[in-house]
Amino acid sequence: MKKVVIGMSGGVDSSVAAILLKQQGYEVIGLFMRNWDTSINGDILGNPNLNNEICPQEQDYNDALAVCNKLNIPLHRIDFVKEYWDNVFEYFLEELKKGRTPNPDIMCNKYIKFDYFIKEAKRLGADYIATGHYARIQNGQLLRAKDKNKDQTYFLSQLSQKQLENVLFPIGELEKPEVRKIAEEYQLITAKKKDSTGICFIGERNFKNFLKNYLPNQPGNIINIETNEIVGKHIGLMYYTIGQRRGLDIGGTEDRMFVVGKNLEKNILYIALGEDNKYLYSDSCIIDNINFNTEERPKNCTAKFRYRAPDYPVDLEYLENGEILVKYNNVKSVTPGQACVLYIGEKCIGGGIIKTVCKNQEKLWYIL
RNA sequence: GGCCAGUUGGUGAAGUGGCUUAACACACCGCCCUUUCACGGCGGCAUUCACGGGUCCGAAUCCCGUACUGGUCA
Repeated sequence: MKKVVIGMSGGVDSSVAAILLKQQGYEVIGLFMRNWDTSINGDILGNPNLNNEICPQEQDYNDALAVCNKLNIPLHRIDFVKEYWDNVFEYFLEELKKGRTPNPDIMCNKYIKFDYFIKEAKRLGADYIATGHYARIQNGQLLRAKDKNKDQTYFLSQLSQKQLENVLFPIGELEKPEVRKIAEEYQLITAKKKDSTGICFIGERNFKNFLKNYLPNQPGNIINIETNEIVGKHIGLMYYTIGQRRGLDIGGTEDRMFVVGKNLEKNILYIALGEDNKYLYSDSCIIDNINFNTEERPKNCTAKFRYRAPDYPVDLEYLENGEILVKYNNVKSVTPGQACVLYIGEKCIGGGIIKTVCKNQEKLWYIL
């Protein structure tokens, strides 16, 4: 009997994934990860759970345990608090300091879930590892989930071919409502549990307050890029991302105001009025940290520039230094630090991290 | 100092006697959406119109006074 170690988060998706694996005849072993420690990591400001009688993590563990007991599978538990901090959180903070908008969950998959976790699973004798991700693998190729609304391949785009070996995504062939239905049929405690959001393993936070625990405020001017007028004050460039509207605290304008860029040296946040303002759009970008999970190197394909954003057709130009120039028609709010994830139809072939944003073959001067 | 204009929510502002239980936009807040940050959707948000008095059945809207603010003349 083949052994599968499945990452149990305490949510519905991994619960149902475990059921499916059992049905498929695997020997299933649960492994619960704990990667964030509120007190060790100084996660105080903006933390809504400080006064809770039981912290969400322990609740998640209890839920995972209840599910495992019901399914009659063992549950192990492991701490990667230090590994998470060193590999994911430090990267996250460094990127923010540069004014970029990192995606910690992508790095969490790359370094924690599909690295440290795999090593631990192997220690437990795993032939395969599994998670409750909405994604599929066919012949070693990462594919979008059947449920296009929940597809999470965006977050898996930095995984190598090797990391995807012996990985199972049991719920990738299901729609979310089906997953919940199965959980209900088995009367799992997680059946109606709300989907988790916020940074993986950390949870929903007031982002500004959360960051104040780690990065000091650096107030500066907000400038309307079209008129050069100072229209307000920001509290630190790291708190804002390109395309953001809320949180600027500036009213009285006829149109909505969006963040279009930043100048790190001068500590300026640039904004423009109107959701279709030209300053929000670009027509190409350079991406680095390239990862492909296939041998294919297409000249054109489609790309997502943010999670849940639409797919845009793109042309790829492979640069000598290993970076890729991604050319597209006109896309709004392409943001340095975010992932550009490449798809050929259903296949998610990899991607990179957005480094420079351009228009008319020139780097946009106002975006970092 | 004289004359004139203005003072409406967090902001910009509609509204000049009953149809205003004060429009709209932006901001803000809440909910929804969402394993990043965001975007987006829905909803809430001035018992009150600088203050005091008066006219009228009825005033943010008319009159008088006070306080500010802008313009202008000397």
